[in-house]
Amino acid sequence: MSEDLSDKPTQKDDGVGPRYARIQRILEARLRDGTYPIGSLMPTEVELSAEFDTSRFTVREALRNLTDSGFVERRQGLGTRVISTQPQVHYSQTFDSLQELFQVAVETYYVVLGSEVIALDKELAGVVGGKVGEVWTRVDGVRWTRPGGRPMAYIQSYVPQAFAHLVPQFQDYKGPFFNLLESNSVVPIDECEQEISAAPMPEAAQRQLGLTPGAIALQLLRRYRTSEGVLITSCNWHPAEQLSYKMRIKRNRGQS
Amino acid sequence: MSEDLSDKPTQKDDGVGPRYARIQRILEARLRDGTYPIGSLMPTEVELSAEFDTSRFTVREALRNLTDSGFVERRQGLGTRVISTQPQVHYSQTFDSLQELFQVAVETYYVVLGSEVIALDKELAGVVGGKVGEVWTRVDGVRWTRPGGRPMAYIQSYVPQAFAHLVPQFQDYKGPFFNLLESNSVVPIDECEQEISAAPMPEAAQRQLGLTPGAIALQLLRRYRTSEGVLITSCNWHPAEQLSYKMRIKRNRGQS
DNA sequence: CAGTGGTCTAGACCACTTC
DNA sequence: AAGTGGTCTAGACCACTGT
Repeated sequence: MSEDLSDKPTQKDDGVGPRYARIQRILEARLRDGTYPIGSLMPTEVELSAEFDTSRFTVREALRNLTDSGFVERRQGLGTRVISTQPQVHYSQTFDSLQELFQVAVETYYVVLGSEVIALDKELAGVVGGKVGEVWTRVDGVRWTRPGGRPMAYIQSYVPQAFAHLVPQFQDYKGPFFNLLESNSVVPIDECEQEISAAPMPEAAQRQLGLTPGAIALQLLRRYRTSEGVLITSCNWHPAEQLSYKMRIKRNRGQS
Repeated sequence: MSEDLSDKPTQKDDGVGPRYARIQRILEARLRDGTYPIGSLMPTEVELSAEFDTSRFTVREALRNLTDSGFVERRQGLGTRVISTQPQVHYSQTFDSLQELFQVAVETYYVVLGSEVIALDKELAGVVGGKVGEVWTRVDGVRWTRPGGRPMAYIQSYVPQAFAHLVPQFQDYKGPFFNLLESNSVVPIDECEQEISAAPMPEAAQRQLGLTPGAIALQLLRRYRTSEGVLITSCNWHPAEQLSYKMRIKRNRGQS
């Protein structure tokens, strides 16, 4: 039942496709039925080569795919460890760039209202992702659809001291500020945390956006992180009627 | 400057790491500087093997990584086509399951307040993702931390007619309803759309959640889709103070 | 130290695309 | 028919992990 593998490759093995694919399917079946339990080590490449009467190359190709599918992880000198017994279905939302994360900031205009150098207290440190006592600069501003147009959001940006010298460029910078900071940073942004909440519109924002008291805000807090720490944190208050945050999460791969 | 490649492998090529990695870096540099323009075909495996005085295997490993990084696409019989000149950095948020998408619904209790069979008008059709005139069932309910505990959210669920027979099971079902429906569906959920917005708490929700007039809600609208259409749409109103939606978006691969 | 996966060679045949 | 990438062999040495 498992011996036409010694036949010529890619011809009529039993199922279809190349040999590594058939071996992969067999191994996946064993993972599912518990032959290789989670946490255990799978047979070595040499053992599998012998079992399937094939070269290490072919076995490696099958194992590479199992790794990509999240079934196993492999470590030099250690072996192939089973980390999942299911095809590791997972869902993801992807953006080609952080700009896409939020569709604003393109063709919009930013007006600085003021800025202030502050020392982080405990609460603020938690909000911006810094440490208590660090010196940051807070920049207040409003983003408009166009000069003299409709105000879109009230924004407070928190910039660590190392990048405070860029704050004067905020006023004229086209595009999101994390871009400005990232292009002046030696390390790239590798993570963005976002917290979305509903809140009453702060009074200052209310005034600047021309809203009536009691207005509701969709609040977006974002921390852009590099390996060195937070690059910039911004908090946007959008009028609730004007903005909703839409996302689509897709299943990736995997059957069942 | 490019001729210590004929030396022994993985020893001291020039930079660091294995040979395929060095070749990969060289090729990436050429992609960036326009030596291989977008849309063109890169040199063939054999040509690259000759240039770098290495085996096809090693070149293939480099090209495989370029493919994974989104630089090129490869077609048998055709060649290696340049599709991007940038490391195709992209960011993604992933969930291992849709449950993780939202951390609620585990160890919580749901109480049905009532349900109603409705025909979709134009507005409702847009909201739930159905067609005008279709018959759906709307189920109103409240989710509690525990029986008699704290109310967490007011929920309206919209279920298409095909699954209306499952509505009586909502009351006792542990876990999110899309799970219940999916396990009674022949096709799996492959997509979830989510819209997050801020809004005044609806009056009915206000009453059920024991809130004062003027309360603010974080509203989450989710449509779970299969290949056959929407499986279930739910709209949750959470008290603004009780919930914020947090997400973390990570850079995937690629340097610079 | 022995054994693992990681890298690599120098061949080979096949499936596919283009001419 | 010629040339491409896809698959595969049977070797080899290396880097890393455990003992």
